[in-house]
Parts: sequence; structure tokens; C-alpha cells
Amino acid sequence: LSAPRSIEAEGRNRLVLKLQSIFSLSSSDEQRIRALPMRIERLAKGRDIVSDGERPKECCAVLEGFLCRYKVHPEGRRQIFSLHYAGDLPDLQSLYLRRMDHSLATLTPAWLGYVPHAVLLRMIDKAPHIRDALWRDTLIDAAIFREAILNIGQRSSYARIAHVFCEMAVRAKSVRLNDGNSYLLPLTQIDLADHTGMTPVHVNRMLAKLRAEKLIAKRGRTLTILDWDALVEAGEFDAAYLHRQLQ
Amino acid sequence: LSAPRSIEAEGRNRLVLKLQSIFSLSSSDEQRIRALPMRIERLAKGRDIVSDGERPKECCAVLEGFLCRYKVHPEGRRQIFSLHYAGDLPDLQSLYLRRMDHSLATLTPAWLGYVPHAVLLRMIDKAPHIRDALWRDTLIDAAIFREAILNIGQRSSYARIAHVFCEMAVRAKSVRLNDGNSYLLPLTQIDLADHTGMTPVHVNRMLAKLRAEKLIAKRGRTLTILDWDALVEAGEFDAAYLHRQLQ
DNA sequence: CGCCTATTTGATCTGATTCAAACAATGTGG
DNA sequence: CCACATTGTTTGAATCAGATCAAATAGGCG
Repeated sequence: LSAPRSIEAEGRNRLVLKLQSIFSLSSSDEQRIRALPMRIERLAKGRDIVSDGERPKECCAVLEGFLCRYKVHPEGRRQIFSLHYAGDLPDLQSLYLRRMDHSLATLTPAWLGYVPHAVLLRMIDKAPHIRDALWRDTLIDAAIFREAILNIGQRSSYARIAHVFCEMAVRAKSVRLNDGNSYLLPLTQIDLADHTGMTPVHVNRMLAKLRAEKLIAKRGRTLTILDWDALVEAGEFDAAYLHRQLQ
Repeated sequence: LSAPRSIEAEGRNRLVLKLQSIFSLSSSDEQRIRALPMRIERLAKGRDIVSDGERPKECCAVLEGFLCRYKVHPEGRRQIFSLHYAGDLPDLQSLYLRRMDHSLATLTPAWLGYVPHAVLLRMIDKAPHIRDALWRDTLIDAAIFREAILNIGQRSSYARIAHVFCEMAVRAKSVRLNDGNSYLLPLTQIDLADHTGMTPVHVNRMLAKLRAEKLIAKRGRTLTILDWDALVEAGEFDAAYLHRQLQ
């Protein structure tokens, strides 16, 4: 059950790609990241990595797979806050917020690299540039949350779906998980519904509309964008909030 | 037009109270905060402090008044992301995200203390504890955004309003802006609508219901909580996400 | 193959929006 | 300090986007 070398290497690559997409890393900082000691583990899909209320002692890096952060509402409904590709550090905030106020789970089988808080704290103490990159990452995280508030609070259900597809297209591209106009988006319609505050039935109908209007195609876990400009317009998408470095 | 000494002193006090509510500050760190050089300014209500797209060179501390962060949706609708009392540093993220992806504005006349980025960067370099406190503050900010996503995405309109009243009660208390069960909440129903993703008309009806059921009373800018337990239940409120230090 | 999980479609219902108008409160200048 | 303008609140009626309920169909996968 130990990780094939290639998975670990590719995961570390995406970690570097992700950070480079939001910050200029020096080559020595890049080396530190590549050398970061990790406990590597595989998790099946639908499993919690950390759960609401826990006090984790490590952060997790996504080496492969697709995760989400979510919280379950008293009446049993799940709200997905954000989605995470390989390269992301989705629970960085646990470094300074001891107790989880939400859960982190796999949406597909995933390979994860666990880094103890103590190790991370030592690294950011020695490499202030990496600290700044990580702080910036958590701030972009917050910007993504703000956009989600706007998405759910103000946009029509049709636009909400289009917006998610635009955002994830940009983020997939940052870590080279796209293939031309196609990219990996292993979300069920139920997941999409939980992310956009809609019902699965209504997601299905809006998806049908997006397909009918030839903006996208979706086959299994692959989403193909057929008309980027039209999708951007439909989702009222402006990538500024993702704060990418000029690429 | 210069700030009365008392307003500045009280504002700095609330800044310290706010940070102490989320972090343990040493007395030397407290002194640094109290001595932080600021350019103090008064702003009328309804004015932008920083606007979407700008590249501010300073952060602002709220010394007195009530602010909101918001973004205007293409069709002209405003989404309010968060509300800010005296003691808050609502645009700390501009330290690491150069370009604003939303706006910050006054909801009441306000006194603000502007601190240049360079000054802040120097301070957090010399006082790593303050840096950690500020990082933690931005992380709690993100937690508040997550809760707003859950609020708008999953809760009924009645619960949404109740939830906002609970959150703001806790936050007002942290900086001593409450008076027993009453606290300052200078929001119009339009502001509340823009914050909760509802229409003003519907906010009005839900407010009437909260009053009819004797959970709250609202007179002008003061909100009085008549039945805290019932309000918490109505809003499905759990303060864990605010990550307050044990008080 | 057969089970389980997801997707699709149709019919009905409802919470919230929209439109409209009256009313109250607040602020401003003469 | 009052007249008037402006902004915010309240109420009613019509309408609609999206939810709910139900059932059929299609895909994965052991």
C-alpha cells in the first residue's frame, strides 16, 4: 500500500506548480517544498480526512485525487465550501485554528501527504518566503469563499453552475490537470448541488441547458468547454479573485 | 476635522480587545499595537474606503463606526460579504493580495486609522506573535465566510436573519459594543437583504416574524435580544466557527 | 449479471420575488 | 423649528424560480 514513486513525485510537482501559480518561489524554496517530509497515504472516496470538531496535528497536501471541504447543516444537508485538486493544501488553516469548524473529505480515491504542524512551522520559520506564500494561499482561499457567497447569494442557478465550471477550469489549468479545453471534474450532480445550494434535480436541468446551448459537454468525470466566452458570460466569471500570477 | 483624543484611544482599545478575543497577546505586543502609527480620518456613511480593483498601500483599522465588505454583481445587485465593528482590520488581506477583489465601505459615519503596508510589515517582522495573531485573524475571517456560504446556501430565510443576529451579538460583545442584551446593529433592511441574499421585502416579513415571536426587538440601530436560546435555535447558531479564546 | 448509485423526466407545489403603493422616520435648508 | 425631500419600512397581490415528490432509466462496478 505504499505510494508508487511516480505518484509522490507528480504530487510534489503539482504542489510546486500550485504555489508558483500564486507566488514567485525561489529555487531554494522550491527545493524545500520538494524535500518536505510527508507521510503518504491513500484514501478511498467519500472518506473524511479531518472532521468537524477535531484538532488535527498535521496538514494534508493533495498529491492525487479530488477533495472537498464541507459542513453538515442540522437538518442533514451538506454544504460544500470548496473543491481541491492535487497541489492544494486544503487544511492549512488548522495551523492557527486548532479546532476544525468543518470537514475535509475525498470525492474520489486520493493520495495524500501529511505534514506535521511542527514541521511546517519550522519550515516557515526558516523560509519566510514560503510563509508568505502560504499566507497568501489562505487569503486566496478566503477570496474563493467570497466568490462562492456571491455565487449563491446573487446568481441564477444557471449562472452558478457555469461559474463553478469556469473557476475549476482555471484552477485545473494551474496544476496541468487539463487537456486542451477538457479537464477533470469528478463531481456528481449531487456534489454540484451541495456546492451551489441547489437541488440535484435542478442541477440536472441546468446542466441539460448548458449542454443544449453547446457551452459544455460532460462525459463521466471529464468536462469539456465548447465555448469559453459564452460560458464566462453565462457564469459572469472574472478570474481576478483567483489572484493568479501572470502566467 | 482631527480626531478627538478619546475616539482614537477608544478605537485602539477596541483593536486590542478584538485581538485579545482571538489570540493571547503579550503586554509588549499590546504596547506595539497601541503605539502603531496611524493616519486618522473620518468618513461619512455610504463611502468606499477601498474599491474593487484598487491597489491599496495601507490597511485600515476601524476606530469607530460600522463597515461592510461587498461586491457588486453585473446586474447591479450588491452582495455584502461581512460586517465590521470597531476593532476590526477588514482589509488585512491587501497586505498579500495586491489588487482588491471587492470593496470596503462605511455603513455609518466612521473613524478610520490607516496604517501603511510597509509599517505593518515591519511590525510583524519584529513581532512574530503579532504576525501570528493577524494571520489567525484572516483565517477567522475565512471561517466567517464559510459560515455565510452555509447560511445562504442551506438555511431558510428566517434562520438566516436569526443567524446574522447571533453572530453579530457575539462579535459586538467581544469589543464591548453591547449593553446587556442589546447591541449596536446599524443595518437597514436593505443592507440585511444584501448580506443574506434575500429581497428587502422578504427581510421585512421575517423580521416581523422574529419580533412577533418575541425573539428580538429592533429600535433604530439597536437590536435587543429577548430570547437568546430561541434565537440560537432559530438561527442554528454554533459559535465554534468564530474561534474565540475562552473568555 | 445484478446491485447500487447516479441521472433524467414529469407533475405539482411553495417560498420567495416582483411590482406597486402607502406610510413612517430621518435629515436638510430656509 | 417647521416644510419638504429623501430614505427606509410596511403591507398587499400576482407571479415565478426552484423545490419537492415520484418514478423511470442509465451507468459503474464487484
